[in-house]
Amino acid sequence: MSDTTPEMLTLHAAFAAKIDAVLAELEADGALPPETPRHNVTVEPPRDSSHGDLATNAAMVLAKLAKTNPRELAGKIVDRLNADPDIIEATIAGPGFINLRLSDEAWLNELGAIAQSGSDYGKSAIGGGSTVNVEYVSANPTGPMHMGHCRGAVVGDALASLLEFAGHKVVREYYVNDAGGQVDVLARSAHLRYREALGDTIGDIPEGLYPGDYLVPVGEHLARELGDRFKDSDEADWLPVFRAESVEKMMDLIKADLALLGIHHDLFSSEAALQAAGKPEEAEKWLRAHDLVYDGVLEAPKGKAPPDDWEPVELPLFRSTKFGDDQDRPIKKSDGKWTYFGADLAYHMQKAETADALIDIWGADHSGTVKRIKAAVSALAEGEGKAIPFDVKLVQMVQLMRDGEPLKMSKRSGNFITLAEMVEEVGKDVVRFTMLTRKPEAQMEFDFAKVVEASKDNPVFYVQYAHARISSTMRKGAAEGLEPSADGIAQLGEAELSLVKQAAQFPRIVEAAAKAREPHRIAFFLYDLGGEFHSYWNLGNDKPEKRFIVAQNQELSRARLFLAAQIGQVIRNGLSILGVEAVEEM
RNA sequence: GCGCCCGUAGCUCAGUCGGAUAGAGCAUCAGAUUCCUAAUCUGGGGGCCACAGGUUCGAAUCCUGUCGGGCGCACCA
Repeated sequence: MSDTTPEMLTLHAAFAAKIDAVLAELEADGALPPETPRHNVTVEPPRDSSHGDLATNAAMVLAKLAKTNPRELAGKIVDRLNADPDIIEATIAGPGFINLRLSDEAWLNELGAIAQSGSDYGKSAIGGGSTVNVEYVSANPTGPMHMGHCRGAVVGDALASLLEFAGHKVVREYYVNDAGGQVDVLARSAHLRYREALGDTIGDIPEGLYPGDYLVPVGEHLARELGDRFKDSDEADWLPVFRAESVEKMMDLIKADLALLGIHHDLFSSEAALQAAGKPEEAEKWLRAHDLVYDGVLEAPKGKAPPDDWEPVELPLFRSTKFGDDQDRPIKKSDGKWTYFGADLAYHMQKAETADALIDIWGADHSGTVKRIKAAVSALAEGEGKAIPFDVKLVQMVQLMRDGEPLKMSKRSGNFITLAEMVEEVGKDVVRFTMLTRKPEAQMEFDFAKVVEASKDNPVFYVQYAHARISSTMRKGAAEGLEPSADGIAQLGEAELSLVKQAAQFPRIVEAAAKAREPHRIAFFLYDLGGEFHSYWNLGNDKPEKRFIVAQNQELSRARLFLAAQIGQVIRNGLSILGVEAVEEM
């Protein structure tokens, strides 16, 4: 490859550009109409590698526009591609696929690109510097994180990193629901613990309050801070103080839990502060002016018996039925306070003010509320002259297992597993990687016994072990005075080449994953790359001449070490997106 | 009853904007191996992509319907 410009294109980008250039030539010749749309044209490795290194469907997609049949158009494209020295062969196959076989040199040069870019290899500019706000976790500040929060936390965090890697600015945001009724419950529970700390006997925790031990230190803290002046006073006196104090303590707890998973948000937004600033009123005013909020009576729930205390009341309702929802949704409660939804739509407007796109990561148990919030946001955003892309990604439930048996969890019985316990038992990397080796919209099982197995059945172990093997090889090379070098790279053969080809997919995978907003694709890529590496490594079991360091040939050893170093780099880059450590040894 | 998600090998799961003969690991079967390049290796068998229609050069992928599983369904959050 003759490409030695500083802004080195990755291999796939370079060849996609070559094909694009050919299409431009055909436009100039009149074989294609001017400004032929290219969005359907793909350039990707064929499923079957015997077909070649890259394949494009350009001829099939564009044949109609060219007023010809796919194979004939393919012929014109192939003729031009065959003139390129980096393309050994361009052939037409099947209905009109164009298969390209690239020179070994073109592939091997990608190793140089990896070395040159280092930890930047695979980064993309498709984000164009636009700001994406990713809101994830947003667990209620009423207790420690438990397992149910885990998947959304990991997926949201990896997605944020992925988008950064793909050229977006990212804001990682946590919405603190510190304004609702459950915070009163928290405050009352904390008050009980406060009295306990001051020597009162509290007995069993009354029904409806939080029984967890985690409130004991909060009560002790409050007793130290406040003395006994709220011990016997009216609830109205102490409630605001206890709310604020206990929410703060719960957020400390939650942040510590998240840190165990390597998760750190940029921004914590308070619902109470939002309301104090009058944001929901602003939103309501605009919605009423556009007849999207009206005072009406809620319908009784359909399809099941209404609750005992059901009674029709008039409330301000958002016209979400206009957007496909089952019924209109209240933005205020009968006590005059904002509903969660009423505050949430104002909150999304607030986020939209500083971002170009919004993403929410929610648990599947909130699926019923997606329509109303999407409707409200698009109505409000357009009203303010700023339509904003808004995605709600639902993360499905995780079924916890131990040795193939489902673990029953219920808050009522107190039998639930906290995030901290889980991380302590299996480790951060295992939790993160396992949560990411499944597409988020499918339910998954998490078996405590299986995920810690140190064997090839376990994807986390498999990928980390590949990196550890590379590290140990590099150490061994260094001990023998062998520095990695690209000089002898031409000596690398078929087996090494297929490893390079796998690693060279990374930039493509990053872009595809970022566009689809699916971080799990990175995890699967790493698993495949690790597999490719291990099978290459295994060649050395029987054939010492296939090992990275071969006594007889220093130049080959140095070239193979160069290869190993670049594979290690790609694994590190991928793992960094997932927030999983690339270990040096195991 | 309604809404959202899922259904791919015996099991757990991938499957690129619709692309060529649908993949991986486990399990199974047949070989190899006791080796610090250690926490196995090589190869084989195994599929009505839940089912039925539709869209088109082409469908696991898109549309409609049916069945099965999960989640949710008054002012909670």
